Amino acid sequence: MPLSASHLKSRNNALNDVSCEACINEKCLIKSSLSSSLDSKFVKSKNTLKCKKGQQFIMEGAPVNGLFFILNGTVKVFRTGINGREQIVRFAKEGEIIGHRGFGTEEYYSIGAIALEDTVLCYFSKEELQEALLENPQFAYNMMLFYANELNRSENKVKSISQMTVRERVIDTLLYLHRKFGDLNGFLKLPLSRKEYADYAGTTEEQVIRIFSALKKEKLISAKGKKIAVTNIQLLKSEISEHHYFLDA
DNA sequence: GCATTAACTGCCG
DNA sequence: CGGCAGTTAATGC
Repeated sequence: MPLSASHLKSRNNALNDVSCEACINEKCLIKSSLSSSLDSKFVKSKNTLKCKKGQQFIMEGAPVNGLFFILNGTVKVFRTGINGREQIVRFAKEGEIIGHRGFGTEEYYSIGAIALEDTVLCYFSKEELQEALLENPQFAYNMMLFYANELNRSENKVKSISQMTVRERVIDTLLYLHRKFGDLNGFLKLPLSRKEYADYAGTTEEQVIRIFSALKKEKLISAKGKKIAVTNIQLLKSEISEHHYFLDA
């Protein structure tokens, strides 16, 4: 049966840009910083693009032309290490900014980004963004706060990788995901493979599996495939907070 | 049904 | 703790 009707279904690509005025995402930096001037030419110049699950929209080494804001969906940001191993830098959800480190001086992305589920991105070019930042101090200030937070998080990450044991890093990862994405009837909302846990915690898939098994035996978590449930958050927290009070945000 | 992928386990360096 | 091999379970064509 050649040329089935299913080919016609791909029409919703044309569903065009969601305007900032109509956008329901109140956590967006643009939306909250530019509420007075949402009709500016800057806001009108944005492009909306849809990414399917698993699609990579930033390639390591590609030239930086602009900056992405997540309208909805989740994304992983990673960097490829020496022997091809992936280091996940962070997970990002709606309202967050992707590719900001390359903004300004950097010419090429040092990170890659892949959608973990179907995701809608708002894209602004560097030039438009620069103009908007110079014109709107509130926007510039909010961006600065964002950068400061990112730096803080990044410094904590260095500490965790260099000083915590693998078990502590895996637990830290579980708590981070729980804090950031929450749970749905007991299970973490964001489903990840064991490898992705490993790439974030800075270890290997096998170690994550071993630690998960141990945690299951200790009744601290339970797992059904990719669905992970943290059954005893307090105990997990106390295990890492013994020596690491102010971790991660 | 069969083939591919992911989750696990054991062993060794 | 990381890497490899081998088994089992889940998923897709």
